[in-house]
Amino acid sequence: MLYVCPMEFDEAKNKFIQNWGRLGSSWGINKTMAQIHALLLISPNILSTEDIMEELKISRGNANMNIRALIDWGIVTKEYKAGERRDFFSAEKDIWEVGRRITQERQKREVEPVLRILNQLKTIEGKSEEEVAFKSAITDLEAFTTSLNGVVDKFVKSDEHWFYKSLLKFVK
Amino acid sequence: MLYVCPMEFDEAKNKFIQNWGRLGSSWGINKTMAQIHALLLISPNILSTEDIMEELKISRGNANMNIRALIDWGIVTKEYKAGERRDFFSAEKDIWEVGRRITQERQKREVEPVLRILNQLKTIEGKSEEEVAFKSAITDLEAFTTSLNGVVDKFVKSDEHWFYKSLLKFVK
DNA sequence: CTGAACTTTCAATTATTATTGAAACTTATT
DNA sequence: AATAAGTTTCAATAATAATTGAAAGTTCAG
Repeated sequence: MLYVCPMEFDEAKNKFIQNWGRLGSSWGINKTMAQIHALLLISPNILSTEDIMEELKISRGNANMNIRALIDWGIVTKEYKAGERRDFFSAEKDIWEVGRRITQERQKREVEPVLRILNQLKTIEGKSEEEVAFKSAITDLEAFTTSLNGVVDKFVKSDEHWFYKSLLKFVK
Repeated sequence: MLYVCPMEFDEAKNKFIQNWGRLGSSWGINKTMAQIHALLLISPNILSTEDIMEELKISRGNANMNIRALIDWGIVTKEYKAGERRDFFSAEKDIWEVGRRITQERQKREVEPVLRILNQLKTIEGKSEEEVAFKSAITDLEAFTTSLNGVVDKFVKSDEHWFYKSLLKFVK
């Protein structure tokens, strides 16, 4: 077993935030939004907009908009602190719940519109060779998407326990 | 039941290509790449670079780069036509296979690097309150990602029949 | 009602990513 | 070997998306 020099905490924290941001970008979630989420996820206490601005070195407008988006997605909540007027925020700490929420939102925003379109495109007549090929591709795609939709829906509606158990069984 | 006027084929084709492109964009796949894929998916015959350029009104460079990317991803193949010197292309028509390939590539390119980083960040000492919270978040995240990785891996390695059967069982 | 503390908005700017097109390169034909 | 047909590359440009910051909007205490 190789000895690995333990990292400085600040270095580790930074590395995590940066990489979570990068992952977000490649999955259609804006970088800052993912970074704010990362920061809140690892913070033991609730944070104010100022705290977030300072930690991530971003502007007030940027912080505000992305915090709001996170609240919209249901993975960050506004918190109140006794004797303090400004808002504080905290992230959902249960990562399975975070996964469910993100899945649900993206499903709703991106997959469902496409499914509606596929359904509409199915009505095309299949006369020429081109039309037959088109119809067949659309039909397959719709069946595929609907299947995945089904799994995703189960996941989203499941309580963690149920899902986790099924998942284990499934993977076996 | 409402009567829906059947669409013109060209209109339908266009709508499909545009929307597949949009979906691609929001899932980290570039628009043109997704559009070329859509076009090949619904074409009964193999297409040349010129055909693709013309249909999508894109430049040669753009067409070339994105066709190559699709080949890299393993969902488009170069085809040869008797008596023709230039290259032709066709897309994998089995949509489950396409799903597996895309999943595998994104897994390899995006999820695995993050998993490596999480694994490395776990070595942090948990002394201060901050460090304990960090360690706990990282540990949870790694467990979650590893679980999902497991399902994805099964999916990628499965033959369609196996996966489809399991999926049905899973969704029930 | 007034002013201070705080939040939100949005036009302008900056950063990122995709696309073009012409030149360089490769391969096949005579 | 010369030419033609086809392909690839990549610096320049265009399109898209994120970010800033200052002004406008809210809310609350006195």
